[in-house]
Amino acid sequence: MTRHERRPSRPTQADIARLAGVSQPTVSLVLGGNKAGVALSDETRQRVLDAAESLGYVPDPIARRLSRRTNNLLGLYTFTATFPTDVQHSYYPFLVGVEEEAAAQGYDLLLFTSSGAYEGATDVLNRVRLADGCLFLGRHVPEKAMGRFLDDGYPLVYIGRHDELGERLPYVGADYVSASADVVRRLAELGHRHLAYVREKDDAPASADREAGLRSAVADTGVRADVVRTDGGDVDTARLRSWLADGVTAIVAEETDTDIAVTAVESAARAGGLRCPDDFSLALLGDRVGRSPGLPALSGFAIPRREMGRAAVRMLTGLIAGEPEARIRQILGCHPLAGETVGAPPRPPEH
Amino acid sequence: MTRHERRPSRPTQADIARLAGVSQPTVSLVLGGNKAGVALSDETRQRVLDAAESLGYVPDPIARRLSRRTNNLLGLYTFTATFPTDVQHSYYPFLVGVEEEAAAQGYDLLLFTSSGAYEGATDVLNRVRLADGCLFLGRHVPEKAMGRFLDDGYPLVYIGRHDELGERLPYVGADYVSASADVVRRLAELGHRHLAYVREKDDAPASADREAGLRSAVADTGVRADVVRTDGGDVDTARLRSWLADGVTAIVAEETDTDIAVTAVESAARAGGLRCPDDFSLALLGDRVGRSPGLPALSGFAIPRREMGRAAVRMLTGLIAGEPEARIRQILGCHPLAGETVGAPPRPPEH
DNA sequence: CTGAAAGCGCTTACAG
DNA sequence: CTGAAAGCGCTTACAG
Repeated sequence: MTRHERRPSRPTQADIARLAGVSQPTVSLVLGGNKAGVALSDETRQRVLDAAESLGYVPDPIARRLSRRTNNLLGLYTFTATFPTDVQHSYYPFLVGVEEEAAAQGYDLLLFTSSGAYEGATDVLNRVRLADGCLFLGRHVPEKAMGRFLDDGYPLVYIGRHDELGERLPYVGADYVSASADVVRRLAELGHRHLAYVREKDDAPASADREAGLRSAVADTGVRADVVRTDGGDVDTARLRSWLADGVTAIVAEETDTDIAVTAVESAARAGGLRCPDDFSLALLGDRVGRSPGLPALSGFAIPRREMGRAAVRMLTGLIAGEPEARIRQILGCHPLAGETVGAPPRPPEH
Repeated sequence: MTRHERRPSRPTQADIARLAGVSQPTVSLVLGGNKAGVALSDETRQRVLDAAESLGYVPDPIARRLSRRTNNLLGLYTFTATFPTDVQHSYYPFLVGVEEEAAAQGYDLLLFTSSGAYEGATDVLNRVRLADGCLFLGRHVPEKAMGRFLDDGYPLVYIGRHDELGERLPYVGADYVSASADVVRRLAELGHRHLAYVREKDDAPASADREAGLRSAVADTGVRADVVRTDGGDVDTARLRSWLADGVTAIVAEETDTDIAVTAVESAARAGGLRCPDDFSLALLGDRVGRSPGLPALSGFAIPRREMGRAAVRMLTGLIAGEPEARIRQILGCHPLAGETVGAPPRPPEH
């Protein structure tokens, strides 16, 4: 006897029970494979199975999940659109890894985005609780909401190193520190003595790690590096030329999901008719996903995004399973990309 | 008093009720916005809201779904991986549109894949019932499962035209028929009189529509078109040369998500040192998402994937809302792509 | 060996 | 104006 008007509805365990002449819990037992090992006559079992078959029974995942308190859903939260319109977006390789590993572990993926949502809305973030656990992808950490998740014991993993919550936040990061230092060392070996480092204005662990690596290599090699923070608009051809006039022979750019820094340098160079590595060397602290047609391959390093995605899923499912929280933070190595934009320093102009 | 061992768990309406000194259903009423317009004292309302706030209450989407029979989740089912490793995959633009419109309508996206799952497993498909409705993306229709969904009144929409279930399957397709006819007409206008049409071996509505368009234009213009079915392996340089020797001046290739046909032709041409449009014209019945670096832009037509994604979401949410099932099938127009691979026919070789 | 009960966390008539 | 009840469709102890 239902109370709502309902669409032609699927058979339930109750229907099967009625048809087989047993109780509904018995149906659940039989169809659940009887994991508890309860004694069941073969005859009853068969009657139930036949009834289920004849009715075309399909278990309702919602009800099952309510009683079992787990739903085999992994959330993926991106603070910008998961599928941005610039097709070559750097999230994609993470998604490849996340999907692969989630499928391998029998989880489905639930996509959440705060894009378009009002700022700081914790309700938006709370939607993720629908999933058994959630992956987060973004340059920053909304500390209040994440703190609450952690307090509640809600399983979550960040993709990207984050120390905003001290040691509490589980993450899978990449070794930007060593990889960035290597880039500078390669430039030093080629003979560059004076670099400009162009980075985004805002701070994030991903920025701090790159700059730390750069600084350590600068200290090791004795090259000079001027750090320039930009929001994109303030790097133009004139500025680029003034750096070169000051003796800068190589420009190192931070890589971020928006790639503001490197894009600004490239535009300024193109506008000024400057070419890499003839006029100056250009290195990226990272890589560009899906090279833009017409642009040369940037020298830099490859971030193991796919493997990071996989590792993050493994960490998350481990947390969900309540495994001993050993490897709660993980850093994967990057590998160098030779590219086409780095070479020996240009000969200084004659005076 | 719970019976299972539980992680530190979130507050429920029962907890709020206890704290506010009201019944649990009253809490539900207050938090649900009291749509029924039940009388409620402001004081009670406020006590409940305060208690919810102080406990950090978040409704359980699963429980809500069980009683409300809806959960603001839209499924997206892909029969291959949603994020294939070849970065430039044609699903991406669909996903952009789907995400945009889903976000605009307040739905989250639930990703399902049958990739890796055993063939024909209906259980795999049944997972989608967790969502309020589901989008399907794929060349083929598993008729039995889809028929059952339709019988049950489960809301679903295919992206791509499909008539495997007669008129029953809701879809958003693209007008491959007209667009394909236009491609042939443009070739005819350039002077081509003999084409080879290279298509996949297996049949699907997307194939049938392209071929229908091709044939209608062939009939109109009086050009000749030889239809060749390929699985990729059987189109090589020798075969390509023999077509040209027979007087074929333009090759038209079917576009599919795997792009077997066009890839085979391109490889054969490259291997034989043949160039387009100098040695022959090459047109695609569709477009290539994210042009492969180094390959020329193919002549063909653009499929409005993003808009198809958006339209499919709108159709699906309409179905979920039980709107009069008027626009249950929708075909969007494509627009021509000039590209670089089509030109006038080469001069016939001297004999 | 099998049935009846309680519970998962909500919503929605229905009494008072 | 508010509370108690029933129900969504399952699972899992617990009695017999």
